[in-house]
Amino acid sequence: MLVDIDLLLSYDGLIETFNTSDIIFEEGEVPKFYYQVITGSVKLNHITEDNRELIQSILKDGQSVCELLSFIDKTFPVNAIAISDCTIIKVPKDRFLQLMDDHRQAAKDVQRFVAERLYHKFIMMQNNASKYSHVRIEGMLKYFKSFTNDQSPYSYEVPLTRKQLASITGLRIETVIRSVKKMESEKILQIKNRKIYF
DNA sequence: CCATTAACTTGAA
DNA sequence: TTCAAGTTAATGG
Repeated sequence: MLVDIDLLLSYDGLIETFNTSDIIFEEGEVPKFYYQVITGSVKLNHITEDNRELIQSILKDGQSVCELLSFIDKTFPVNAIAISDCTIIKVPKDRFLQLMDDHRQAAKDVQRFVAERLYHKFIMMQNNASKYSHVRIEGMLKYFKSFTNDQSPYSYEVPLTRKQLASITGLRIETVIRSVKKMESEKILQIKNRKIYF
């Protein structure tokens, strides 16, 4: 957990549950809370002019969702949508800021998490600027795998559908399918029952 | 269980 | 990359 749940609760935290595909907040809304995932996963997305989905990131157990907006007064730049059943705790912005003032360690943890996300944003940007689809895909797989302990080859079952992978890398779904197959033949990853192991 | 939808796959421009 | 079409998996009754 990024910030301890009991601590969040003691600052007026509210626990809410969502079902798959429920909207947690929408692009353009004014943020009023700090959000942290307790269980489940959440995607942050944006729909482009030509009606395609761009997934900005996926957050799971213990991570905060768009926490940066607790620190500035801007509207949400993305939608947050549950991609599994999940429980989320939210804390009013002003109470959260008070918590940050009162608890040095929690503030450090959040600061670190923000920094980490920003760092990965740089890397993902650079990957996704590549004209080679396999570079984009492998970059994304590395990013997701980096959060797990077991770093041995093929040990990571990729929790993304081909469609989601396409929406994150900005590639077409057919391109993802063909590229992933090529990567399998090059032993970069394995496929079992349609699932990708990296 | 069946019907419907979403995801995946392939072949062909 | 797009389109069309077919297969398979997941979801909702």
